[in-house]
Amino acid sequence: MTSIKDVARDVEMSTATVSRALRGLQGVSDETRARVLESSRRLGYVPSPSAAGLASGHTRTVAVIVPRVTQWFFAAIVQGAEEVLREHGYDLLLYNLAGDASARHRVFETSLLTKRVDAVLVFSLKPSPDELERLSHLGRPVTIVGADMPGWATVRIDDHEAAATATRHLLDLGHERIGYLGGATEGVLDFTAPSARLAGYRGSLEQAGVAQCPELEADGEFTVAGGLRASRDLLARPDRPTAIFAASDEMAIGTLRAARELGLRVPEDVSVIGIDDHEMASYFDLTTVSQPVHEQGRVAAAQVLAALGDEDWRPEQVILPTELVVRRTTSRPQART
Amino acid sequence: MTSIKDVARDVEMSTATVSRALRGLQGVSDETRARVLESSRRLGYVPSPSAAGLASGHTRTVAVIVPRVTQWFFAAIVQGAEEVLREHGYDLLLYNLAGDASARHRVFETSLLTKRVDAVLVFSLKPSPDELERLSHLGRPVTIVGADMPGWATVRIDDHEAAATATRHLLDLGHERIGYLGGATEGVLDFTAPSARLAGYRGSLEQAGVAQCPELEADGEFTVAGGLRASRDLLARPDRPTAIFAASDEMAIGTLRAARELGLRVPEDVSVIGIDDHEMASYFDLTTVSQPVHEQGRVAAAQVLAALGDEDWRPEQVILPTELVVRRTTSRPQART
DNA sequence: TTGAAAGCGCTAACAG
DNA sequence: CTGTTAGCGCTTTCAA
Repeated sequence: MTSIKDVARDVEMSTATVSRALRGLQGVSDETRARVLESSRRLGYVPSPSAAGLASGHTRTVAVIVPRVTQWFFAAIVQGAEEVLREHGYDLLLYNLAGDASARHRVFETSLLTKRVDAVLVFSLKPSPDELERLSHLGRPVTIVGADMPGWATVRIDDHEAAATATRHLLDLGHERIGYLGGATEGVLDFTAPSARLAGYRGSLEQAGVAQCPELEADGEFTVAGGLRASRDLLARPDRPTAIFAASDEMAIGTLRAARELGLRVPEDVSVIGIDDHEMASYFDLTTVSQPVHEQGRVAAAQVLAALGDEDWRPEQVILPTELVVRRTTSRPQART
Repeated sequence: MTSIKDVARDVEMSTATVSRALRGLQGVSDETRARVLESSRRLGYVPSPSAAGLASGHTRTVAVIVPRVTQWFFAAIVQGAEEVLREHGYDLLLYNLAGDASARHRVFETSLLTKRVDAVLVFSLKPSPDELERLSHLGRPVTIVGADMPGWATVRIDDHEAAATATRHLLDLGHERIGYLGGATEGVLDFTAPSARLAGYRGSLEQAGVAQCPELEADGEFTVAGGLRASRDLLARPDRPTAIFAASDEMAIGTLRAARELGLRVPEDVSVIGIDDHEMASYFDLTTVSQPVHEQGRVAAAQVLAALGDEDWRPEQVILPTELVVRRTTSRPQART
């Protein structure tokens, strides 16, 4: 394995100069730099990240902690982040919790990240006070995506407003019995979105003077299967809702499925709206409130990179816009036959 | 930042002993180990991976190269691999090519991986001869998932057989005009599956004595959008096929959509079958040939870990089983009205 | 613009 | 069972 010494010997210079030349530092003559570059290419020299990291204190690696890569939403954020990181020569260390509490514990509590990464990106997880404590002890830039955490650098949408938009869309169409599919507001994979969306839903009903029915709020676990399960119950009720607002497109897709199983037509018998604009949403003709998923990953990555390059960088809270996308799963309620 | 020296000083032992105790090596008295453990916990000591890597030559990190994490199929493989790696204390470095040729070039050609990882997992990409050359120069275990690469450690399904199973299912139902949706058999995101599946399709037709129609073979790019596009053409033909076999579920989902747009009923007017058993497949009632996606990731990770622990480990070719899953998008062809 | 020297924090022989 | 001694391959002062 060829090392920096081999290159130094080859160009008859010190390793210090070779190092400087290779990293593009100034104070190296053009001629020397050219010779170093040529030599290291010829010798097939590749610097050792371990050695560089040990000596410099930077690993040029960023940790990305994500609830579950198999969900399109999270994967899309990761992809956005990966692009930006790669463009800047940073590597991405993926920690996929996959609903495993012990995995979560290991990543956060055992300080797995210490001395290992230059920055941390936390996606769609609401760190516990304890975990936040650990994160801040890292002394490294941290950006949290999808959660509202005052004092921390965050990137998210206005979840309350997104939910309100969806609910208002249904209200405007004339619906009054509107079911809600959300998820646990506490737990291993918690983030602040579920509670904010629930509040947005309730708030809109209230503002419209529509009675709130606790029995129309169900837990869809933010998955297709969960949405299917919860919708079956909701739609099998004698006083079933004329519309369902699912706080995520995956749950909405579950709802579409439940409706079909029960022989209900969408949107004639029941309107369905989601949030996200999932990649599959258009194939289901799903009306939804879109959010810039990929972009959130990009912005988050850009944020920690900026922090890395700027001593007195202050945490920023970035809120990205959402937009109502009307497709064909929502319409005016039909008179019940 | 507390280092191993601090712990050594605290327990009044050498750093070597502390290192041994912490790594669980034998030849350390129980009492010493206990004291070291207690001390490092109390002092909040966390070893530096850079230093350990530099000294030992192992980074306890594995690179995972994937075409596109946002596709469920790839994300599921990654998740499988991540689980196994994490269980063994390895970190996962994610390289998401996302159709970007320059990204691919950088990862493979510029020896990004050298000195950075202990092993490499390549998912659903067929490395070029040049890339294989680089990979073997790494001198590290490499496992390739989803491609048939003699001489290399691989994990995959029998793509030819999976395609044949799907085609035979349609033939058995009585279909004779069977469209095929595949993808480029060369290109940035190539792997060997597309050609093997196409061959499986053609072979089955031939064996059944059914005429092959080149005009019924289309490129669906292995995506929903591509499948939709290609199916629109196929299904708009006056002599449209009575069934379509899509070489991936995502393309099959695109086909379902195209059928709906054209006012064709599935399966009455056109039968549709895919391959994968995508997480969404059951919600579309899609008949498919399932493959153990998650498991392929697990096996691949287990394979490189085994290689890492065994000097004279030989590359193995693992082939995982597939199974026909009949749902409701396939049936006997109807007499054309 | 370049070099010498001193680590970074750990592991790996080799002794004892 | 434990310690000593060398590094691993870079980066970073400090000089020149």
